[in-house]
Amino acid sequence: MWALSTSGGKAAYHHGDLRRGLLTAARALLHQGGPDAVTLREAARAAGVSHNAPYRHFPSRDALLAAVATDGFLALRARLDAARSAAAPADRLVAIGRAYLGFAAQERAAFRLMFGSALDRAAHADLREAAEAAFAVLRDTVAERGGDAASIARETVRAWGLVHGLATLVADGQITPEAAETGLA
Amino acid sequence: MWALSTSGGKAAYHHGDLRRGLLTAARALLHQGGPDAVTLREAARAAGVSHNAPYRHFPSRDALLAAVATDGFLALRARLDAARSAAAPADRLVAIGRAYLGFAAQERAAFRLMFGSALDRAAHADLREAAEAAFAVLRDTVAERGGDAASIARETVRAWGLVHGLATLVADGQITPEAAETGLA
DNA sequence: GGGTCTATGTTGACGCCAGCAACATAGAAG
DNA sequence: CTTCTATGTTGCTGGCGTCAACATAGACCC
Repeated sequence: MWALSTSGGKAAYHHGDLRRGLLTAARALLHQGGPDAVTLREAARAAGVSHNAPYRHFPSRDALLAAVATDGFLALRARLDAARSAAAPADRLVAIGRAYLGFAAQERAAFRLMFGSALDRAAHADLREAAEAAFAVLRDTVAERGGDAASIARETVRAWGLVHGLATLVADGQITPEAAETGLA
Repeated sequence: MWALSTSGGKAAYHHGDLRRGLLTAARALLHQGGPDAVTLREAARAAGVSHNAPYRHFPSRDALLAAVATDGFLALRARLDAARSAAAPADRLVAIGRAYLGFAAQERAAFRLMFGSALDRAAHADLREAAEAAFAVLRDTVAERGGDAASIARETVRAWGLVHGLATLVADGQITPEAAETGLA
């Protein structure tokens, strides 16, 4: 489990930190029953507050889901960065791919939320930024391998497409993580 | 638009062919507002029947969505087959990839339903079969290029991962169809 | 310390949805 | 002409997201 987003410093009014509690509950619900199971009322129940308390922290159910997805992208970016730093330059791309696949396999529900259609990415700036930051790790790694701009763009699309496709297939349970790894190199 | 599934031959009782009408309405709703907008009641309204009439043709909302997705896989398979037949053996894999991307770009909402998490594929045998039939086109095309079993498996995963990843990114609006095509070859 | 103000949480309502049950009817089957 | 079945309708229950009105805890100012 990951929990990276700040609570905004607005802690301990009545509940303690309801925002964080709701996020934790939402992650648990997502994990168990997918995006449809993430319900403001259920999250409120899990946090021990009334069915309308969540609106003091999230303007809508969509915003709660977006916050969970944003946390997911922050966690993904951290993983990719760590994998990149730990590998020798020549192995970095494969290391990032492995980390991406690992995230998809271990955080299936979150991965599907992050990249699925349950969310309108255009409506949540934070989410867009977090996603872009994660993608930047991949793009920069491809770029540092050199080449002209066109070939960099092409290789970025290829690498992203391949790793994202394999990760999606893993997250959807259509191939095993092991099968996906054989497709990486 | 596609509409491949049979109406089961049970036409023209009261409404004419409510099953087909509901499927058409569901596709339209899916196209406009995504999976969440596909509602049994709204589809019933569009077909001009009462809110419970759909239950005579689909046991649940999920079953309606699954039927739409199944039609989508039938249409996808038809496209892949057509592309494969029209191309010289050496070009077949790329032709299939292009057809796959074309489907994702033109039927974004259907594509996201088919591969997204809104549906439990395990619960709908028809859907699983239709999906498998579409996948078989790709697998067979890779296999006919030759090689030992291990390399065929590897190349199938790679080709599937790449084309599916690119198609997903296109369907989600994260890259343009043109950018995806450059990543194919 | 006492008054006021704001952030936070509660209660209650509305309209929408999925799904169940009971009823109605059109046309087939005999 | 009767009967039976497939199809469609009406009415209900419980859950959901969201709005509006109200309550209160603690911060902030005097």
